[in-house]
Amino acid sequence: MQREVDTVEFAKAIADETRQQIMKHLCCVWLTVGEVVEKLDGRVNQPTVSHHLKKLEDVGLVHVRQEGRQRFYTLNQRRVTFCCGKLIRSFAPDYRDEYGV
Amino acid sequence: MQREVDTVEFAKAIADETRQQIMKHLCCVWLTVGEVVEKLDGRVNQPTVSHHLKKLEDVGLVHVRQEGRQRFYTLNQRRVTFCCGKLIRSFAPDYRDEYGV
DNA sequence: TTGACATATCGACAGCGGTCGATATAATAA
DNA sequence: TTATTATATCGACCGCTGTCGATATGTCAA
Repeated sequence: MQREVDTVEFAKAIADETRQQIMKHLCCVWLTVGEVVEKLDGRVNQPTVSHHLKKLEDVGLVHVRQEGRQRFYTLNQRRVTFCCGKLIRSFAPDYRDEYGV
Repeated sequence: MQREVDTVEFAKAIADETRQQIMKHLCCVWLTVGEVVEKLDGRVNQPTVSHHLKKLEDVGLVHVRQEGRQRFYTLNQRRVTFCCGKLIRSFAPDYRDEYGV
């Protein structure tokens, strides 16, 4: 069962270039915080990445798994579709059937 | 043909409570700026509403039509679905077929 | 042309949020 | 225990943006 979605919170969560890059890197793969930092290639440092991951986690956009002293993150694709579905239901009702949301 | 979509810009555009309220009011109906102000019931004033409408217009989320000295706005539902489609393609590829985006 | 009305633009202010360096916390290894 | 590694948290800074009042622009009527 999905937690209730606030479309404003969802939009705020993804309304940042760095966070969307992180989401791309976490799509279909589990990465540690350190690996995400590497992927971003020096654009931001570790505390900043942790900060962004927390924001994504707060709105349920990532899954987290602890293993030893590392934390693995991956994108919650289901939640993305769920939130996008709510956006379409809210702001594109004429297209609702077309997308089955 | 749709203008190219930057998912970050789209997210920023809808990442505001007031703007989402405006979008709701403009869904399936044409309203003047003054009517939008009324719908928001004193929460914000006319210049602020104009400011938000411009932001929405800049990313193609509203259609505008001038008539006399009034400007009518309505939500561009097609663009909403288009942007949400791109979000799903980018961040939920495993669900892409399911939603036909 | 003048006046009234509808909307857009401007300048200023304040709060939010992205970023950083420094440090705390937590887990493992020696 | 102590040291090391991985991540989270803290405090500060700064740019961005939502909001406002004032004013400009533009359109119509008289």
